[in-house]
Amino acid sequence: MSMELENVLIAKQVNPTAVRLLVLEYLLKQKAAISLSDLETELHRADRVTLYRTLKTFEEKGIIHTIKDGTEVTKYALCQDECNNGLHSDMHIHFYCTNCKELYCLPKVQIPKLNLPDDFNLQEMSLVARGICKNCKK
Amino acid sequence: MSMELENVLIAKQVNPTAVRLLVLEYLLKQKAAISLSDLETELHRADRVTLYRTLKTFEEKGIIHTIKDGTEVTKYALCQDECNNGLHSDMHIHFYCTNCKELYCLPKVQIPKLNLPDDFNLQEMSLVARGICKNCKK
DNA sequence: TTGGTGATGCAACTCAATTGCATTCATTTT
DNA sequence: AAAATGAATGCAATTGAGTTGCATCACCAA
Ligand SMILES: [Mn+2]
Ligand SMILES: [Mn+2]
Ligand SMILES: [Zn+2]
Ligand SMILES: [Zn+2]
Repeated sequence: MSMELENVLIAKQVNPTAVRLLVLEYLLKQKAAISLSDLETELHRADRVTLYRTLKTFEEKGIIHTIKDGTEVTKYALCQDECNNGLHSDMHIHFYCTNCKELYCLPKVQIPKLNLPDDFNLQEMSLVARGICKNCKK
Repeated sequence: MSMELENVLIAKQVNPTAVRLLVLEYLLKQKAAISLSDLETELHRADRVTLYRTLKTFEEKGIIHTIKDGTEVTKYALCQDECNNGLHSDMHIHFYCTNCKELYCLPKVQIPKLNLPDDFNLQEMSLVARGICKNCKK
């Protein structure tokens, strides 16, 4: 449990408990978004509900964001920019690989403009691209 | 149960039973996508599972498409173009109104181009816009 | 040391989606 | 007309993710 990790949580106004540090550490290692089940498998010592509430807290405090990718399970990934207290400013698209079933955040891909009819008031959008990821393509 | 409806089903190779005709009739009346619960409420005589399987059949035969809009329930709407046997060619975006909670198909809105890195092989994308619909805006 | 607050664990519940199986219905075959 | 066949339907039950309630535990302050 490094000091680094603790400071991340403290900066986000989250009490750095043992479970939370482990969850954060795991999240930092990931290249793709994770599910609650993933977390459960990794941290088998902690209770499922505790992990669930940890994710909820992280999300509320702007540490992670949730992604509904069209599969049956919700995914979670670390936020890129500065998100705080439920205000998520890290809008970006996601890529779901139909081969390895992994979901990747693509913060560098420009979010496309939408030409909606004038009578629709756009507030936000979620874009999930599907296909083959770079790892599976080779 | 008009002849028209029957022919729609027959053209899609679906046996035009009473329940199926009622489901199709209901779908045709809708301006927004529906859920299984909606259908259950409307056709209270038919069993939930029958309605569920009807939707599945319709989807397989290219009569409707399913939409996961990020809410907890799956939505269904009639296909626009010619879709057949699970091959859905009616790619379009969807608009979820945060006020009336309705989900609208927007087949006329151009699907934006994505500038993915070369090492990602894009096959399809799902885009759900969220905001206020034209009915709620007035 | 004690009191209080937040974190955790365990049990139970909700709800959409799904499956198994028996029954009914429609159509064809004998 | 009766029997057989396969599809469609209804009912019961299960799955699995997500969620809530409540008791207990850990930690810090008074
Ligand atoms: Mn992301
Ligand atoms: Mn649609
Ligand atoms: Zn992949
Ligand atoms: Zn609306």
